[in-house]
Amino acid sequence: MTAHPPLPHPDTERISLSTVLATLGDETRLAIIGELSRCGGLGMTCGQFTDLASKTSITYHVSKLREAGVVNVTPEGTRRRVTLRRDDLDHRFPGFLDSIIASTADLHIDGFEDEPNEPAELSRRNP
Amino acid sequence: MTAHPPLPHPDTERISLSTVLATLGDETRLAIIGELSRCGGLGMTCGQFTDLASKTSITYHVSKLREAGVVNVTPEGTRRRVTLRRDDLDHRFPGFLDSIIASTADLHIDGFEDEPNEPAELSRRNP
DNA sequence: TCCTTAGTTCAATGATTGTTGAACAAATGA
DNA sequence: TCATTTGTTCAACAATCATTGAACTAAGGA
Repeated sequence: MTAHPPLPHPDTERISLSTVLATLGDETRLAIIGELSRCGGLGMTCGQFTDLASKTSITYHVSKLREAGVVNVTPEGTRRRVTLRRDDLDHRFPGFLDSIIASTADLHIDGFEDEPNEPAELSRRNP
Repeated sequence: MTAHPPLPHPDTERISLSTVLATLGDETRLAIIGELSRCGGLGMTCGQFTDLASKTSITYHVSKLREAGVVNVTPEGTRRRVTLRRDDLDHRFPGFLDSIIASTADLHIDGFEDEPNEPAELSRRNP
């Protein structure tokens, strides 16, 4: 069954540049976008970001990204599948996302260590 | 005499993406960048932004833009010449500034009216 | 059924933000 | 010299932000 109550996302045409900029002007959220850009088309779950911040903080930041129109969040069981809204952002602000991602390639968050993870195996169902 | 004490600007290599994003994630500052991008190569003075916010606020926002490495500010008499750091930003984050400017073309600030201006004659010395 | 996994909600907290107005400084022009 | 123009500094303030920990829900698996 894939019929979960959807979370609210802004329509493409309502995505605001200054809101997107303000949202990405945060190291943690920029790092989330970086990981998403390198994860393949399947997206990631919130749990895969816990190397960047605490579980509660990730909930907060992913909400911000969703409300700004940067990511799509889809409930799947107890998880949330998070994907970049690539096409929508490209349509609205051509070239913007690519330039961000290119400049983000070598960024990382240091100093956070919590709930240690095996190194981010992508799209695997269960440990 | 053109020997005024220079204001502090970050070196090109120290310009941080997340700081630039956070700085541009503000409607007023984004509007300043928009005006600068359309003003020709000579830059603008702070006084020419007073259609966007109060004098004190402009001082604050222009400082933010300077500290982030987005603009260059040069004292000229009682004025400050503000220019975009185009080359530096292009070198550091290729394609980024252009995408912002393109998406900013039709933006404007509404609702602010103060010290009404003649419509932005560029590079004129005195009324 | 019970336990685990995955994520959310909530209140509290400290930090940062953007705006205002009054007072100020410096360069210019008359 | 004196007044004007241009912009800065400062303290105050409200608003927003990011983080924390405890308690919670919901879906799956054993």
